Amino acid sequence: MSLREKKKQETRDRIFEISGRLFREKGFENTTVDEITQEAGIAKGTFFNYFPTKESLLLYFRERKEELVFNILGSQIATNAPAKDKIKNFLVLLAENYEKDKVLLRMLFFEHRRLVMASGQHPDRKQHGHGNQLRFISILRDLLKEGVENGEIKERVDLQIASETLHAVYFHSLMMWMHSDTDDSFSRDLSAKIDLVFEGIGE
Amino acid sequence: MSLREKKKQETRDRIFEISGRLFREKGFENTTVDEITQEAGIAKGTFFNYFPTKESLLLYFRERKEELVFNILGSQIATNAPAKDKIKNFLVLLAENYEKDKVLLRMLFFEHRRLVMASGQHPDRKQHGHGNQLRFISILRDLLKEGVENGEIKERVDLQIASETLHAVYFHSLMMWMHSDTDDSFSRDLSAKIDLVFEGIGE
DNA sequence: GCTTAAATATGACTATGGTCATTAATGACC
DNA sequence: GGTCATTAATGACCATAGTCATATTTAAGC
Repeated sequence: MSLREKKKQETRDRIFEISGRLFREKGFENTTVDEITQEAGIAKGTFFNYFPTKESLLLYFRERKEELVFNILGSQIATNAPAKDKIKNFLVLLAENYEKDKVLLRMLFFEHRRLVMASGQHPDRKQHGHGNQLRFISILRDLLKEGVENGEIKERVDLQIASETLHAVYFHSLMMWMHSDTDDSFSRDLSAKIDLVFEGIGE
Repeated sequence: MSLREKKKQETRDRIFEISGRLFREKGFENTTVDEITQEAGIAKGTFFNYFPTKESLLLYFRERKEELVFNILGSQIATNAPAKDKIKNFLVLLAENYEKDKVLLRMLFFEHRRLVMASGQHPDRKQHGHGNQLRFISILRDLLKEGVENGEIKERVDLQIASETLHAVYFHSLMMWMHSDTDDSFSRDLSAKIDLVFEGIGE
């Protein structure tokens, strides 16, 4: 890595680190770009060489977070457990990972909208935000397919619909948890709902 | 209604109408408050006497929309149909109502988050945004309870969990539909997922 | 119909996210 | 180790959401 690249990475990390701290301390809205650049010892314009908007910092935070999750993921999926357990483990793993950083996650959730909109303009950025959800759904579908092959899951179930339903349950639990002010875990709530999707509610 | 109140209502309606048109024409971000007030023939400050932020216009739009929906709702729920049909009708009704105004709904969806945050500061505004979701869930729970009494739904099902799961499915379908650029209806997608929740996927 | 307090409207002003033409640093090449 | 094209840093500048002290309008009491 050249001096140039090294410095660049350092600056990016520096901005990221400092803004993360400030966001946690004072909230997203109450932290100004001027403040961030001042603490980082760079000019304001430099900030925007690294991140196109203030909000994109949150996206970057999420990318980093999801990178971590996908890395842990491999080991979980490779086991020999029943499909249902794997699915539960998968979703609960995601849940737990988010539970670790509720403050920043909330900001991400409540602010990421403009990014989605903005990236909608740029074709090559369209994946961001929604793209990883599709990735999650795709993993769920693979796990469900295993379940069908193992005879754990009805053959006639439409796997796309089913995986989306599971993702819906996951996402909804996450949302409810973020809106709540209590420090309750949402893994348990999620777990109950997954059971329900497996068993069905009809008599 | 006094002259004062009448004028006030007129101004509020005028702002609302004009901004709705502009948002649809040019998008939310590309419409400035200056433009709105200019077209409405009022001073900039006046705008903020009626709506605390530009984004709160979207909240107001939603309140109006949901008022409508809740009004239609009563008739649907009072019928003698099976609980499952009622639930489907309820959610599909919501879905169809939103389908009518995808453009503004998308803006609402992508912009409303900050409102939730902002209103989180003010205790008496905390309900906005999240509150109606709880209302939806509550209606679903009542319908499910009927279903249990009619023997359509397993007795041992936790109604809170079940109603939240149905709401999750509804919300998720809505989200996927909003992210998609196609003009597909999401009522059908939703319908399939409700069936799935009733039947369960486990063998 | 005058007076006056309360409600409402106003627009100059502020704060802040984001732009861009200019300047400085880097490293490939000779 | 000097030259120069490429890349990155800079900060004055702009656009726009939102504020607030002041001016205007309303309507109640007399």
